[in-house]
Amino acid sequence: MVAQLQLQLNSSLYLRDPQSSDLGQRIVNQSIHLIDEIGFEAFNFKKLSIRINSTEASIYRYFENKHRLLIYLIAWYWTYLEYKITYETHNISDPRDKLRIAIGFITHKLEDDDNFSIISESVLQRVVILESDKTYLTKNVDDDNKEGLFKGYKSLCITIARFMQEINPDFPYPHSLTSTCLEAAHQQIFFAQHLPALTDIKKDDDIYAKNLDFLMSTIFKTLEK
Amino acid sequence: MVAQLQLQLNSSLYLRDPQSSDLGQRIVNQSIHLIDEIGFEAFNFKKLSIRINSTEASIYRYFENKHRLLIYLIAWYWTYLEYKITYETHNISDPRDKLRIAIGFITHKLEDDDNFSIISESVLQRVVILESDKTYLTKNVDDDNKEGLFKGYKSLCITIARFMQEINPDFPYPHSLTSTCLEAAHQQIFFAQHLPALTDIKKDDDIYAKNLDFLMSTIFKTLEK
DNA sequence: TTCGTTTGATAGTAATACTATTATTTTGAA
DNA sequence: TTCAAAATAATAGTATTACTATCAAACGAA
Repeated sequence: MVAQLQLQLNSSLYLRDPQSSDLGQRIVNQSIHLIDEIGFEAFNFKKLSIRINSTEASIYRYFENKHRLLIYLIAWYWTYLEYKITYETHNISDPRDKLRIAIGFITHKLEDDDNFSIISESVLQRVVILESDKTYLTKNVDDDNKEGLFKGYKSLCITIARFMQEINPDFPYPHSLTSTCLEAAHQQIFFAQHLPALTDIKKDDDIYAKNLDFLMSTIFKTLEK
Repeated sequence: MVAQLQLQLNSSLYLRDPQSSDLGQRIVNQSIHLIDEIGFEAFNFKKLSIRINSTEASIYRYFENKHRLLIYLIAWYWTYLEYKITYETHNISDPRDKLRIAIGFITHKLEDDDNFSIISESVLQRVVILESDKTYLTKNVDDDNKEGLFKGYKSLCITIARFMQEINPDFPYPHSLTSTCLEAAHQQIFFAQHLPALTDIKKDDDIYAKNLDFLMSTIFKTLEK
């Protein structure tokens, strides 16, 4: 029995903490797979309940609705990424190295990590690529933001922007550049797979390596004085 | 009676051409306003039919479903933008000037243009900012793409990428940089208004001017040899 | 053993995303 | 001007969705 690291997520993200019970873990775990398979629009609690041998009503005790569940999953991902980046840059002093490590994680294809084994990171990453923007592109964004639902994303953005500020304190757009590249990191993978006219990363390439190269050069050139 | 320029859109975008009838024009026109007011998720053909004093069934004769209608509206926007950019760069020879003009249009806040008065461009631009990504972030993206529904966006991207290639033929990522910045142009406005931690553009600024400055400097620095 | 909590089973409702049918109005071509 | 075709309106209906409510069963700790 190996100790599992549990990410501490904002309690507004759920009605009951899904990490605290077997049913909750099945909800989170299987929702990732189901959304990955059929997409968020076709996904609903009825289908999920059948998949986990439970009922709609039981799922509703954990999450207000499917949109909240999606926000939870995406928040988990950003919190996980920030944990990894913070951990790996912890004892690095050169801010350029820290930024390189961060960009590496942002563009890296995830493999399943047994220390966090409740969640399949590799599948979750596919869900993030297709669905993450839908968490905030709503008329409800201001209320959701007030509740702290986007804390994970904002915190990651601020962390990386800080690396940029260390490299060039005069650069006026560290947060804008970071959010732009966080979004681009997913968009470019999606475009390479589905809308190749929108990218120079070709399907036959190692798309993750190319993406890293694109973002690395864009960021470091833009940061130059 | 002033001649109105009509944009020619891919006929896969609709069942009947909404530009060809009064009802069709009311559908397009009022759907923009309704989506702007209540958001795409809450928007439906029932509500729209009430607003235009028609019926659901009539609207279904123009568009297969609300997702297709959204794709139509967004395609109109990209086609309109490309028309403007192509027109304004037509007799310019310096590719840097052409690129500057293009970035200017991408980041410019639209005002209603009487030559295209069927559609309220200023309202449509708000819809684009909030809803455009939803057109392709679906499991159906490959089929929709095969039908040519994203031709407008791709064409605009290719046009701007060509300016970049003229400036620096060795730059390996003109399409990636263009799509990244097309997306960022809207994201940064949205973040400034709703998620300020993700941007350096502040609400009190002239957010459109700041956005222009951010993208202009990012693009030209990244293009440098 | 019992009390409280969690889950399951079942039922029900308003709204959504359509489809189908028929009636009425508009139109434009002979 | 007429008249047939096309477009629109009116109405109804269906399966699914996104919930809410109620009650019973199981389960676990004191």
